[in-house]
Amino acid sequence: MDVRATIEEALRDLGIETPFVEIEQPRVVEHGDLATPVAMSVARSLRRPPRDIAEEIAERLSSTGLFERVDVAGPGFINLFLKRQYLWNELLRLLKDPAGYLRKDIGKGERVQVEFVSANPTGPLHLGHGRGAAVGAALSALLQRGGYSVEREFYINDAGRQVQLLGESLFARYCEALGREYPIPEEGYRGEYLGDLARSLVDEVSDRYLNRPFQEVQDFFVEYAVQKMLGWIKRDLEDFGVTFDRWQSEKALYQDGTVQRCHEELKKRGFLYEKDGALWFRSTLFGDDKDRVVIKSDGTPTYFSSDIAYHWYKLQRGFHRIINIWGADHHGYVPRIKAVVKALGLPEERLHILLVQMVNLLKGGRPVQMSKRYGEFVTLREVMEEVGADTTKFIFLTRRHDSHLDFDIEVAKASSSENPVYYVQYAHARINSIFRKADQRLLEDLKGADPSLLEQDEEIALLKKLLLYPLIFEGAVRALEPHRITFYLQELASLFHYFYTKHRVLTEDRDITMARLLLCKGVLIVLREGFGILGITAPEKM
RNA sequence: GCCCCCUUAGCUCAGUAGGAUAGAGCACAGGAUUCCUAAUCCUGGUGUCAGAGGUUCGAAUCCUCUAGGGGGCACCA
Repeated sequence: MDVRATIEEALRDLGIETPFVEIEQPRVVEHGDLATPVAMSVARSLRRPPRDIAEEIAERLSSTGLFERVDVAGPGFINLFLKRQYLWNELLRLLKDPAGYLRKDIGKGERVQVEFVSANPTGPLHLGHGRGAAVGAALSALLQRGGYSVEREFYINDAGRQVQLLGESLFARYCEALGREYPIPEEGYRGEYLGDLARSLVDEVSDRYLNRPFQEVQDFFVEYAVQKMLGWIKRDLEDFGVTFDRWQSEKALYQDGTVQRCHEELKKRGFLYEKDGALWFRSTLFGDDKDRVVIKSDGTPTYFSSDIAYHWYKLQRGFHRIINIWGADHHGYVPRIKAVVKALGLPEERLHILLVQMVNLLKGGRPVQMSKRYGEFVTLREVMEEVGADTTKFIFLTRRHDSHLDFDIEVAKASSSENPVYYVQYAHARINSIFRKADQRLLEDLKGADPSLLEQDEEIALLKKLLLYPLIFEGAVRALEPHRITFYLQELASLFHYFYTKHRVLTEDRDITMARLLLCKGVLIVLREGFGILGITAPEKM
């Protein structure tokens, strides 16, 4: 029986309407296992004293049989003390059907697309991309468990000026490798990785492209460079443990006419106009602070041009919601994309843009200067190899996505043995160790265990935390905040470690042993569920 | 100049949809293991929630202003 559902039912019976019943975990034990301020929030609209309402709700809740005690306290809090029998029953429910207990069909199969990373294929991924990758993957996993049908997509910016510059930069390096002078373009890419790539290109094609003007060979160089970069990006992400369902090419949106069709749609709606030889989108009608150019006066499209089409296309594909995870340096872009959605006659709630804040890379307290242009930056791969993928992800997922983040490589490495991620994983390893040592016949016979033997304070505390998972989970899904799972897992691990040092699981007493194995099994299941969301491994030994 | 984000313990960060006495990790000091993994546990304490007003029964949370930090302001991507 779900506590929230119980309260909602009680409210319905009393004819009280409220959009949301807040349930919190009180800090003080005297305030119960759970508490709700709902009486106070409805007091104003009901024009009644909150305590009166609270009393009424409390009385109704007392009769449900879930609670040992229901108190009304302070200005109108309702404090709930759960019956032990309820806790024990819940543990059995969890073990009987873990997925049913831990996941909830909030989305009802609604289709959601999460687009993330989408790094330009002009170089290796850096640490900021890693943060986007960790957050996007965790959010996707979270929503999936929340009953949404999720598709993960990477948008490839393989059209436009940046990849042109990339191609020409590679050409320059190629010439350099063969002794011909050709300058790297002013705003080109100077990273050493292109030098390496050029040398391997020489091995492949020798001097076939050497004595020709760049214009003639540019298609080859752009294509070659983009494919190689994309290959690196895919490999980096794969090694980081992040996968995508779909890779959407920008170039393809031009080639298959999507961009064209979208422009026609906007034109039909009257939101495009010509001025100074360029084609403009009237985004100011929808809250942007100026209109934006779609086709430049020289006839070439802006980046925005395909981006409009991309968002249109995404929504056309039948997603009820699309979520973009962007670096915070793109925040200025938000109003114009929202304008696009509105202009196309779609409700803006269908587009969520999550801004992931910048990552400050430090080394022993000192900032590491990064410049993409000169190719001086620390790559995700370097960090992954030095610090480890699990640790890196965990650090990213113990912060809100919109908080600035200091990532100190030295700290992440140095503290690796007492790193929070190991703390949580260690709980998992310990339980596995117990299971290895345990009499296998007991493990197979856990259905016969009696959870009501779990009466020690540490057992009850652990049990309560365990059963809190669905509440945390729902909150995380609603708020699109996977980091809540991370914090919860640390708290759960902490209570487990405390329990572990206080009590032996494997004892002489067969019944106690089985009850405790049952509890451990529950913790194991919840830890794994959480690890699955965060995308970290669940080691059986450490 | 305009816009967005951030400011909570020495450091890094949480603080759940406005709720009760603001939390964790790290760092520092001391202690715990005959027995399932000591990557563990226990005990120590600190806050002008950047500042000032306002809304509210109630504000770290909402509004306004100020200060500091970061980011963005193109017919660039």
